[in-house]
Amino acid sequence: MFTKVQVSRVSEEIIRQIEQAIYSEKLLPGDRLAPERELAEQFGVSRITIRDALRVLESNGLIEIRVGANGGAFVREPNLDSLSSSLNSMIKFKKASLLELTEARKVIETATAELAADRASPEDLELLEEVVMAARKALESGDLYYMPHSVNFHSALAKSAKNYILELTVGSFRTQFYNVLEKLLPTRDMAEKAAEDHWGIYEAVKAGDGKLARQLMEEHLSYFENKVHTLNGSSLLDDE
Amino acid sequence: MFTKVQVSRVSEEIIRQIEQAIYSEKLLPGDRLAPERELAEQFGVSRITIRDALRVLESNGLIEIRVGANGGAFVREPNLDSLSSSLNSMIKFKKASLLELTEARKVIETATAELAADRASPEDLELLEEVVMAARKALESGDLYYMPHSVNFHSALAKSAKNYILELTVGSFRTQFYNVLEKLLPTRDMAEKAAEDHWGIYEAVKAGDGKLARQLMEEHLSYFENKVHTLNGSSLLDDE
DNA sequence: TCTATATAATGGTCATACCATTTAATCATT
DNA sequence: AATGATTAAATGGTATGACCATTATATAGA
Repeated sequence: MFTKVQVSRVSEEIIRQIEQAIYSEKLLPGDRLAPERELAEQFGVSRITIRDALRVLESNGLIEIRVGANGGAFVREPNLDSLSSSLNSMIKFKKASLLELTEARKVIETATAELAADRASPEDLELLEEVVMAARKALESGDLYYMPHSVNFHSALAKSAKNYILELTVGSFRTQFYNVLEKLLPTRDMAEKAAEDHWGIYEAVKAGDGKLARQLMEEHLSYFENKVHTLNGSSLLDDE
Repeated sequence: MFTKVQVSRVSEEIIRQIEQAIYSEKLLPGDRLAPERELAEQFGVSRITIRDALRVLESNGLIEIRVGANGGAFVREPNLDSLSSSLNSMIKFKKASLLELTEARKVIETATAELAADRASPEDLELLEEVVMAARKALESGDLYYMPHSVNFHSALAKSAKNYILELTVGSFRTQFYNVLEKLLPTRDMAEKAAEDHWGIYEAVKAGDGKLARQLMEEHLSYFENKVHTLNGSSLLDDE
């Protein structure tokens, strides 16, 4: 019936105003806010209150604080930090398993693969090809550290699907996933298998064959799902 | 080669310790941390530093701070707040559209519907039936405010799919979605259509027919997607 | 020209004080 | 005895002022 009336903290109003300035692009990424002492004066509050606000904005990934001369609070590029860290937090809190994460990834990435086949622009395809080729070349020259190439491929694919929300979501899933998987050095086989899969998916996307792209992605991720399965992965997320 | 060594802030170490205590369940939801002044003494730092840490933990949804006698920092139940707020933030930051959100929902919820058909326990089915029945009854008695029932249904369904990560994700999508949709009072037709759809999905899940559940969910969400489409919804998310 | 040093800007932390809010206990009134 | 008002105590919120630590830049010296 009635909505709660509550603005007990001055710092909240300051957070609101700075957020607003960022969202409305009055403050752009890279811009520097005034030093704390000046902000305090401008807002007519103490430095403490300003610092409270900056702390929250920093924790939400909106600004970055640097110390020293010419330091201060800088508006960040849009980033996944807060999204992945809150996902990470939820996972630890409720002890979700790596298997759930893999399954979730499969759900979203099979969909993005299909969408990408419909929507990828010529530039997207170009980027995808570049990524896939680079990965191949690296493999041939004996580089076994395949993970960055994998990240690149899946990111480029998500981007091609033209749905920023799915891109964000799967991006933060993937971050979690790799954090864990980093402990399992990829063997040559795994890397080669991944490179082949990626190539196939790329070709399906290029051909505009959504169903095939979906199916290949499904197989690709299932392969790694099985790898995870053999590790009985449920406790892998409780690292530290 | 070497990993960055960096703990320039004392408050970060305090955050780490308190997080750790929560994740390891040494601190349980509802527990109260010592008053700021005592924590300061225990950690051997000033109150400011403690407050910095508490500010961040609060912003991450791990604790809740209440003022007054018997106030203090209380460990919260696991919650979606930080996840949805960072999603919300990203959406505003990059101005993602409501259509993207709807599409993302469709991707995940069609999958959860299918999974639910495989995995729903008898208790899950009972809850689903209860929810669907309650919604019907409310409609018959002329209650047009259908949204809470819809939330209940989709939540119960997500829970039945036994993948906490998907449940979280779609939960925070839905929050966003309803925030926007609340401005469009649901007409009688929309409510009745939704109630029928939900019933059908429930029956498919109960019958264990995953493909059917997926298809019905697809149709259900597409219907609302079209409604959104007619509103040319792209700017609806820039509310405040 | 290059390197070391001093200087200034700026966030991080501290100590102390007081205010505002909330709970609980006490007291007064009926 | 019950209820309402008053007071007291606990606790977070904010303010001041100070000093420390880090960093970039300017200055001085080799």
